[in-house]
Amino acid sequence: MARSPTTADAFNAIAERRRRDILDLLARGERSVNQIGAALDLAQPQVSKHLAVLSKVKLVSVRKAGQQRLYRLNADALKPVHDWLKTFERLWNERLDRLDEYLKELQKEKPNDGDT
Amino acid sequence: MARSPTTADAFNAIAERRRRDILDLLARGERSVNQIGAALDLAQPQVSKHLAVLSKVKLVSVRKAGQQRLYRLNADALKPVHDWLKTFERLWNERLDRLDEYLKELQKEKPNDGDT
DNA sequence: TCGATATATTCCGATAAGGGAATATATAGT
DNA sequence: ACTATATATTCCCTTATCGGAATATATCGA
Repeated sequence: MARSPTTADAFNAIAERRRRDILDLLARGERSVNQIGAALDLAQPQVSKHLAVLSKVKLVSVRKAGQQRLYRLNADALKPVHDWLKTFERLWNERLDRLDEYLKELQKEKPNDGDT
Repeated sequence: MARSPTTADAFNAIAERRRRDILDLLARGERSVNQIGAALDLAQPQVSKHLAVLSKVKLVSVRKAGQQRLYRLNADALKPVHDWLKTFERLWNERLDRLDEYLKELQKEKPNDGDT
């Protein structure tokens, strides 16, 4: 077996920096292929190819407007990735939580000491 | 150029399903290589190789314990991925927000109508 | 229908992944 | 030093990437 195709799922699709850049850009509204290329300094064929990958995993949708194709972000397709990461949130919050509790302990020892 | 190496960053490293499985497992505590293999039904060399990738991007750390190597999750290395996804959160909350406002509108029109 | 613009597809070359099998290294116990 | 166990590394194979260049397709306007 080889590496999973980039079109296998959102995890593989967003591994590529350029594709994340495209998604970042589309988060601000729909764009044509050439607009994307101009904004990100990418050649047109590469943009089309990246968009094809993003399309296959439903991260973007297309709309015809004359000779242009306007691509739009479909953020829902990122949710599985976000959901997976959420299970780790507590791990990097624990430190902050401990700091929080520590501060609360200080509060108990020295109540109403706000401005001194 | 070819596809970015899996060791380039966390984004590329977590694209592989097995490696996400390993991280899920390590979220519950440190494990030896063979424990991981047993839990996930993976051959030992593949486990070592996946762990090597995860090590290079700092997603795990190792600790010697006799002949064993105990691997531990380093969740901090997932933060960049999580931070990137956070910028999209509002996009999939907007629908819910609109639903929320719609429900509040209903509340105004028909106050205290809870059980009918 | 023809020319121009916008986008998609194809072919190429270089790179590397991931599994399997075999082998190398490390550490413990005797 | 020798054996057994745990882990790492290497080799081979198939597959797929990504960029670049060239080409194909689509749509508009005259």
